[in-house]
Amino acid sequence: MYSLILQNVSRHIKLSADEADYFAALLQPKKLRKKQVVIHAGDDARYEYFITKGCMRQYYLDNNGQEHTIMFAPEDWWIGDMYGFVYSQPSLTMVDTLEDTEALAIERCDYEKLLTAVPKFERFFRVLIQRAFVTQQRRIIENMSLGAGQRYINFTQQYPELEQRLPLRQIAYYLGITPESLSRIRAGKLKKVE
Amino acid sequence: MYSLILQNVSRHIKLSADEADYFAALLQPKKLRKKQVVIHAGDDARYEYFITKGCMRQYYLDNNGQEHTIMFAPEDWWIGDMYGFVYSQPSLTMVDTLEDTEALAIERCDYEKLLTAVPKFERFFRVLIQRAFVTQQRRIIENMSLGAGQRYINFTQQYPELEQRLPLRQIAYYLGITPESLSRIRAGKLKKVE
DNA sequence: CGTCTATTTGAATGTACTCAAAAGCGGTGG
DNA sequence: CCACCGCTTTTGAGTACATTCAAATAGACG
Repeated sequence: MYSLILQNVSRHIKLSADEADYFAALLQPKKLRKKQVVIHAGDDARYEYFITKGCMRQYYLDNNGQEHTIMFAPEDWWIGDMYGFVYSQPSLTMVDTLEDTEALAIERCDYEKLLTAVPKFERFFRVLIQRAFVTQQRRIIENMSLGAGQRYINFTQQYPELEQRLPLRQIAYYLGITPESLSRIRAGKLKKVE
Repeated sequence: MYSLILQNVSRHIKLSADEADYFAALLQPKKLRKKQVVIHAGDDARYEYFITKGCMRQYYLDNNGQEHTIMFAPEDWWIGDMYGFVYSQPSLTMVDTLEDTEALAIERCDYEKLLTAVPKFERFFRVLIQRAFVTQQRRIIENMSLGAGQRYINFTQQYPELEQRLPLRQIAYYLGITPESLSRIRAGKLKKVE
């Protein structure tokens, strides 16, 4: 149950057995069905989720009812509404499951306790967020400098497993295009412009 | 010289006089002329910069020679190529000045020393990057869900000072549109679509 | 002033979107 | 095992937002 996350943590910081136990005790195992919404826009997003099985996504629902996927989280990733979690504000985005999923949830107050009790976790989360920041930045660059076709190709190369695993419509929402456009791109009916 | 950054740090963590001195000693003051490039794509981006006066920007130069601005950094902000800095890889982006600028630079090895010597800084940078992450995420959402006109309006509301201070072409590069399009938007000749 | 750069304007073009409908796929129940 | 239902993907036609390229105008700086 906890082996995946402890292994993940140990890649960055070394924990004593006591510290590992303390950490694990703060994690709440959750079993979720496919399509289950765990954070609704407007909710207090008190939890961040570490996925041990399945896949979740964070998305924004715009005024036209369209979904825009911010990130996918398969096994070994964290997900949540960072804005709401960090600022204790109502969430702006939604988080749901794309498959039956098992996750370990940490509550905001426990996260804060953890950082105080075991300051090594400051480093762990700093490194984690730094990496996520860099990944996001590259996405912004790609969105601005590449056409939809090239973005799709890059996606398939960067996340070949997700390409197989997820419905195409979800990938379209991530790429910032409509499912119709992605379909045409795949059929080679839209030029794959550099 | 150091008062701005120490004040900034003190909003998140409390430093002893010794710690503050140690920190300040690792910062290298830089005086930069307008349009000076401090990080070139391909460089080892060994420094992160804290701006005390003036304004810098990070941008990506694509294969067509077009500039895409990733972020602006006026006074009291950090900037650099986080990817290159964190991973010790050649930078993918460029950083230059938009005005005559004064900055405090920290070198990668000193950053690492600092985190080891004064672990409180792990917390400081975690919080900093968390906030930057959230800001970036909101930008991704806006880019996907709003038209160029509305993104421009939001920019003027969120950064009224930058709107005044920067050339319009720079704002266009940040919004992900051409200067021509921004000009038309401002003239009301492109619909400001929701 | 004169030069260089930034901004504006115009005309034609293109990428991706919208709306609508058809086809494909998967699961469920008869 | 096949038929039907619901959901995803594909296809088509027309449209819209923003781009490109070119030229004119305006602003800033020496």
